[in-house]
Amino acid sequence: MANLPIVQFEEKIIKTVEQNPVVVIIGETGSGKSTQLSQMLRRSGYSKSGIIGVPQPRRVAAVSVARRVAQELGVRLGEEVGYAIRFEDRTSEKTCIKYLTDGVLLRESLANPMLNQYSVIILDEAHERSLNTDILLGLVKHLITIKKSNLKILITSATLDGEKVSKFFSDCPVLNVPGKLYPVEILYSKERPKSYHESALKKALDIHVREPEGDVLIFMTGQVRVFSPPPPNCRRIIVATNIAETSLTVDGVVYVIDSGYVKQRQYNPSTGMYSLDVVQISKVQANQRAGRAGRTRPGKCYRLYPSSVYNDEFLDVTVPEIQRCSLAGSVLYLKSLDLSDIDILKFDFLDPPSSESLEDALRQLYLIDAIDENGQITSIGRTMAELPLEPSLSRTLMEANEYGCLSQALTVAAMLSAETALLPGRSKDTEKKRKQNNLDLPDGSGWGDHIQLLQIYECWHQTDYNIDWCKVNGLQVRGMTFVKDVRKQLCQIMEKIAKGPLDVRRSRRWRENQQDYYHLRKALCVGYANQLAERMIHHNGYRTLGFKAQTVQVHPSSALKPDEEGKLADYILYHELVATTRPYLRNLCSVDIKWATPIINKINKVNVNKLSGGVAHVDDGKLSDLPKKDAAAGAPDDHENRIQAARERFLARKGKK
DNA sequence: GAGCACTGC
Repeated sequence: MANLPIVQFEEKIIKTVEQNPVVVIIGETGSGKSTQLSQMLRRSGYSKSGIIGVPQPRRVAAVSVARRVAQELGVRLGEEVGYAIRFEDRTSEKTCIKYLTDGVLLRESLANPMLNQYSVIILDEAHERSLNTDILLGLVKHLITIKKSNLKILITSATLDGEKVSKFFSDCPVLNVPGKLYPVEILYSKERPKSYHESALKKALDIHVREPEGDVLIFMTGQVRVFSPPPPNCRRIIVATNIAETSLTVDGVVYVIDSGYVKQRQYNPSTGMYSLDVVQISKVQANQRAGRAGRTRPGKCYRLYPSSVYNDEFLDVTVPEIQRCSLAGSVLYLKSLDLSDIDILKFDFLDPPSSESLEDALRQLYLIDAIDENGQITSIGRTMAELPLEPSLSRTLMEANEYGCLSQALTVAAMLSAETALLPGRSKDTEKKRKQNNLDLPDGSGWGDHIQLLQIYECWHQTDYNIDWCKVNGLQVRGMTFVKDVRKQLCQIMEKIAKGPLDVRRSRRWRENQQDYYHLRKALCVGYANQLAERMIHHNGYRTLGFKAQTVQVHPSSALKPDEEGKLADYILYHELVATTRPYLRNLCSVDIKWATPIINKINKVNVNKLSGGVAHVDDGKLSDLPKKDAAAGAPDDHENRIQAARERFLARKGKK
């Protein structure tokens, strides 16, 4: 502990914190900021007026750092020093230093938007720019500007642009703390390689033949088997994705080979489509990767690209997550905080998302009744915000509670929350195995994937949550256990917040309708109002309804089944639209046209300008004289309305057949 | 008939 560079700066740090509400601390890996800052502030008495909270982007970090600090202070974990992550709260009344995931802190702030229980918040690893960290940055700035509070904010980061954050927090001071990294020599390639796989392999063999001992870490974009594992007492060569940038540290790495690319998931707010693209990394990421070579002794980083690419093509910093994902959940969260006069479109983010992305979020929230036409949060929206789910699913739960099928909806929501963790990794072997055993698993009875997921969980339930059953059926035990935990948590939250009686047991109504899952599918339809699609007339392709219409295909893995004539359902809802080789709908459920029609009408009337919920815009003055209905509809085109009406009549007839 | 990086409430 005494060896940690940050300890020498204690006096300066404390003095700066005393004089300023916000302080930025830049410290490289090994500076000890994660473990030492909280202890310094405690020594200076900051824990007397509240808890010192240290949000982390990852669960493992929250747990391991808390453990370390408890050890250093010689106290039992969970007493003076504790941690809180989802499903696990190891804190007590004694706790004065609390490590937690930033998601947990956001949940806490719902109950206490002023964060009164905290005297200090140390936002750790801010350079990673996770969605939740960015929301917290905006939130604490808001708290500090609206309120003369004693809350102290520290923002710590390895390579974050200190000046930018300082500017964001009205020129707050920036302290630099040296790290404990050994020097890393950077070596560039002369030109871009034709094949990154070949080039990485060649470089690795080069190192192996010419360089002294030390393991090699190669950053690639996916799980590619480059070579078979070496015999013992040999140099280890590790091929990793960006998981090794943050979550995973491998001891003994002296050489890093950097492809310069990363696979990144991105969201397009105008189409509602996700895609997984291979993109160039940023300078920050490149340096983070290089740093992995200098943890134990001086190392070398081989970049498989020329220095001109690094200098001219790489972005300085990674595009923050807030600019790459759907914001419906985050916007609902901000709305639910009731921070006065917040116009979401003008909310002060460190890096604001596009107005297109915010408008997309507002539209989604409006279509599922979470906000009204003026952008005000509704009572439904308030309840939804309490649930740790994406808005489509929290809305579904609320609707399901009305229909008496909450138990089923809880299961579907929990299964979808864990979906990727359910099936084990893709290899030909497991694929074969699953195909053989899949016969035993339910198939959704033709209604689609949501229903199939429900049926699978119910089967597991009937085995009394038997672990072997999961294995036999090719389901990951960890994934299914996670589903069970999530379901329980959702159930508890619903019990706490839902108005009126809660239907978690199987009511009579549920039994009557279990054959066609009528109520469940209807509830899902309400929740997924923005993600409906109609089948095209002559084939089984679909056209999306909530967004700019797009032609899409059902993903081949779907459980949705065609009827006797080979046709798929006329109307479906989809959980996700992903572009891989083509645009695919993943996880779908057939819906009744009767449920879809009012939603489609609503979609056509959205006026996104009003939804932003800020102070009335100048233009709105003219509209205020008009009847409310017209104002909400904007300036509807009569011609279009008539076409729409005709279409609806046609669809209604079609639905009756 | 596809194919998926990483987190998190």
